[in-house]
Amino acid sequence: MADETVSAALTLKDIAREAGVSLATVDRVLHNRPGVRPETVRRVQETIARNSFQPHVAAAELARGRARRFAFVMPSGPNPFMQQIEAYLGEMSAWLSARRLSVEMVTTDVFDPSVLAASLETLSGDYDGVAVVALDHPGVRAAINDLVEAGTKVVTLVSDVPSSRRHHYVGIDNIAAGRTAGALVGRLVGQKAGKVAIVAGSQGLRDHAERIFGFNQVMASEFPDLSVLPVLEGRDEDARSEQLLARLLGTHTDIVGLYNVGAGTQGVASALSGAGREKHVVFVGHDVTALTRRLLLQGLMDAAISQNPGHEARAAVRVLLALARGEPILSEQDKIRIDIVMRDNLP
Amino acid sequence: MADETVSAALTLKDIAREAGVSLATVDRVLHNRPGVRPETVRRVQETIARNSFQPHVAAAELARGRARRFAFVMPSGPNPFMQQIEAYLGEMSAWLSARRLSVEMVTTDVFDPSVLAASLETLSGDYDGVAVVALDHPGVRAAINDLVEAGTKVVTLVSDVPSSRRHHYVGIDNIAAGRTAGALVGRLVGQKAGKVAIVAGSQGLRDHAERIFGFNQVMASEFPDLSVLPVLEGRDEDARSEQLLARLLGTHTDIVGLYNVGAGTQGVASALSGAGREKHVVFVGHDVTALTRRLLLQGLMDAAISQNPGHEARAAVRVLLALARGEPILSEQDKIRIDIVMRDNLP
DNA sequence: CTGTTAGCGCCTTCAT
DNA sequence: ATGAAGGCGCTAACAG
Repeated sequence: MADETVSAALTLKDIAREAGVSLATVDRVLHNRPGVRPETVRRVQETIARNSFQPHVAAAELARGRARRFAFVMPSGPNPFMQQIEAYLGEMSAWLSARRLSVEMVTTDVFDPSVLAASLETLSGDYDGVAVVALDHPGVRAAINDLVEAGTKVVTLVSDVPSSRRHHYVGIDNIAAGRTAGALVGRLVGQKAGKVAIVAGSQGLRDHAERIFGFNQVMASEFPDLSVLPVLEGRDEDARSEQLLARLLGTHTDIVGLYNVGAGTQGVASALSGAGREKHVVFVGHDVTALTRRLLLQGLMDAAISQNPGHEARAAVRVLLALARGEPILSEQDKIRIDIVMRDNLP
Repeated sequence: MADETVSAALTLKDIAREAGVSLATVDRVLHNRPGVRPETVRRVQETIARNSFQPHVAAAELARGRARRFAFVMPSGPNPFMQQIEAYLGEMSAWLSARRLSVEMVTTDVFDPSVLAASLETLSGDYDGVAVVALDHPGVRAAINDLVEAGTKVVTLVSDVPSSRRHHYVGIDNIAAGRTAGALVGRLVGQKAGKVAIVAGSQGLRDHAERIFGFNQVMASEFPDLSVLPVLEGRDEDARSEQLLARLLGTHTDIVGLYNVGAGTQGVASALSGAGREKHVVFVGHDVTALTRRLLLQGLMDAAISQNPGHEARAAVRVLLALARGEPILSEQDKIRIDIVMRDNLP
């Protein structure tokens, strides 16, 4: 009961005393609230900086009282990736409620810009933060900006809208993912020359467009013996993807590589095996579902680039929380790694 | 000012009232503290469960008062991976102090079991949690168990000691990493038959041993045309690795693949180019340093499997904190992804 | 074995 | 423009 040399962390009160003001004033300065003389602001800020004072987040959280509400705006319809995000948010429920956070799922037609924009407008005022899987479109951009304007923290998820004023993007680097796919297709094809097919959902989807861009970059610069055919747009539907690819495989008998940018994997696989070309085409895709898993094990698919829905859900929540608290975003907090899955390292 | 239908989250007080006991008793039950009649325990637990009550972490944190102290026990000497972990902990310092957490670095000779064990024993009682890059050895195992016994939370980092009573392992799945390396070497070699060399630091290092195990699994089952040569142990030193590999390349002129399991990358690369075999050998390694980057760009190295020091540091801190608080570990909290880096997707 | 009580550090009215 | 005071939900003495 002597050794009090261990300096306990400073508190607001210490700063207040040292700056010769009251608790309330320090709090005002800390949060840039109005009603403090510039001179006082300076003095307090100086004291805070000099002591490198960090307010105790737990105390702040407790004192606020109110819970924080977040919304996840996701595509309606049966998308396994989105379902996993939702499932993971469920796993987090105890974690969330222990922090007095709530997250609600809002499903909408994210492929129709006006519907998506309308959904976003609906949310204004009701939530502290919104994570949205968005289409990059002027109407959506405007809706996002309105939310930001209203003080809601906005994070784009999976697919970015960089021209909007969203606070943050959580998801993989899609250009890097496309480049990775290109490198895999090129290297796994080996010395052979021939054509390469690309099946995407739509080039209007920014994530798809970016992946294709990266893929083409690598093809052009590293694999001159491979020529890339025009992109097929299968709208992420199996039937359409299969039909388009089947026709292409019929026309071009020298296709040696195939990049499936989005969903519709079943259709793509069917076209490939339907044409009997599965042994001669290197097939690289994206999602890792039970289907992909089977295709990899069968050797029909050669590699899949995957995101991790759990990581993305978690990162989105963390980033929204940090933004709501006014904390800086740590560089590693939201970096989503690109995973390559092959037959031999299936998780 | 009417709509009070929004059910505010329950508090200890609510549970106490509903169970007909006092705050203190609920708290005792919540933390399995002794001194409560079994019958009462049951009743309180039942009330907690029925309301799925979650104590507010922020309030708990605030009421505890004392800060938490963590230690990272890391290898001494210039290891870039470890330096990055340390750098990242520096980046987190504001985050840490806002939560009244402190983490201290303790460097020691992790390759000498008795020194490492002694270092660990030193820590007992001083820390709430310890993250350790450990050698899997009986003495170390005992030291870890003593720490656990003393109530310290222990997390193994990068390399596990599964037979100890450590609470958690944070790091990549090294067997999966080895399998991935095997799949890459096998696929990138293509149709050629030949031999494959492995250079490791030491098979006594558990992470290295596990990677080699995974690598051999895939080689044996998937690539019968490739035969794996006995493992070279370069002790993670450039000179020794170079010397051993140079001799091997001299003896076996039909080496078509090379797996570098640990460090010593410079030596391995030198041996390869010194023998003029760089164009004919598929070279897959692990760390991603500036050197690896250059080797990849030069095409001397074909792929590198990487961990992310920032992710690992962050995960270790989060897991230690969760353990110290008695929270469950979320499945995604500590899963470290394996990253594959090639020339075309260098970060 | 159980209850009472005084804070933890900050935020938020409400006065001045 | 600034200060005083109460309370957020929990923990930890201390009383009984």
